[in-house]
Amino acid sequence: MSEDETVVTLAKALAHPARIRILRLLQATPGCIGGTIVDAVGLAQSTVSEHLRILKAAGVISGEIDGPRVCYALNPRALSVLADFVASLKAADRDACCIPEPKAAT
Amino acid sequence: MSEDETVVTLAKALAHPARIRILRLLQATPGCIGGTIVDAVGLAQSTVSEHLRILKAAGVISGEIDGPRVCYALNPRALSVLADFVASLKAADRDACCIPEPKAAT
DNA sequence: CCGTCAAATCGTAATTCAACGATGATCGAC
DNA sequence: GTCGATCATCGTTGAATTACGATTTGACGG
Repeated sequence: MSEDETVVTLAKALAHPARIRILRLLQATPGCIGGTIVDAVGLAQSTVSEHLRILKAAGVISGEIDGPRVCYALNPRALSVLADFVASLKAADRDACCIPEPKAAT
Repeated sequence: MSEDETVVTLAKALAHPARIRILRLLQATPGCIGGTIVDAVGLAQSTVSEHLRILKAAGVISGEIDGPRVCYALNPRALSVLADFVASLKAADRDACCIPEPKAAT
């Protein structure tokens, strides 16, 4: 997968409110949570499972079978490519020709 | 707009190969480019214009009317919220209960 | 004023995504 | 082996995205 494709995949993984909520939940929860996620995001179990699948496919989280339930955890290293891309954009802090000062989008 | 919504909006803006290419193009090009973008991404003019609209709506780029054409430029500050979110995920480098070592996604 | 060039907008078809209920698979307890 | 619990998968529906050509808008030059 090319770097651009990786960026796109990671960005897509973050491009949904439910998935952001899941990530924040995993970040805030010290231990492992299984069906707690379903309760927290307020969507159907199958829908949450699909979101978890997408996050896992992007490599952002990993799932470990732990008895009858599954333990999900953040896999922050996967986000490096996206982080680098964003950082490189920020680094290019511009010698643009026609925008003298930073301003909000039109 | 809540912070999560901002993250989602920014992530959506990055969630398409053509838009990544446009951003890289703006990053690499010192001066201003107008219709050059259309030629570079290989899509129809109206499609590129739509991508530029999405990027502008997310605040990632800004467009300045420059005579007969429009000058686009990166607006890297807009990405701060996304960058911070990603950084916070990476910082939470885990006291998870059941993943002893980082590993690739299943 | 009129033609021209660049960009945005409109209308539309095709693809992808999100959500749900129902079903299937796997594990632990009994 | 059987039951109950937890999660994944399947099939379907509705909404959002993407792409295109065609048209409109706006800015210059003749």
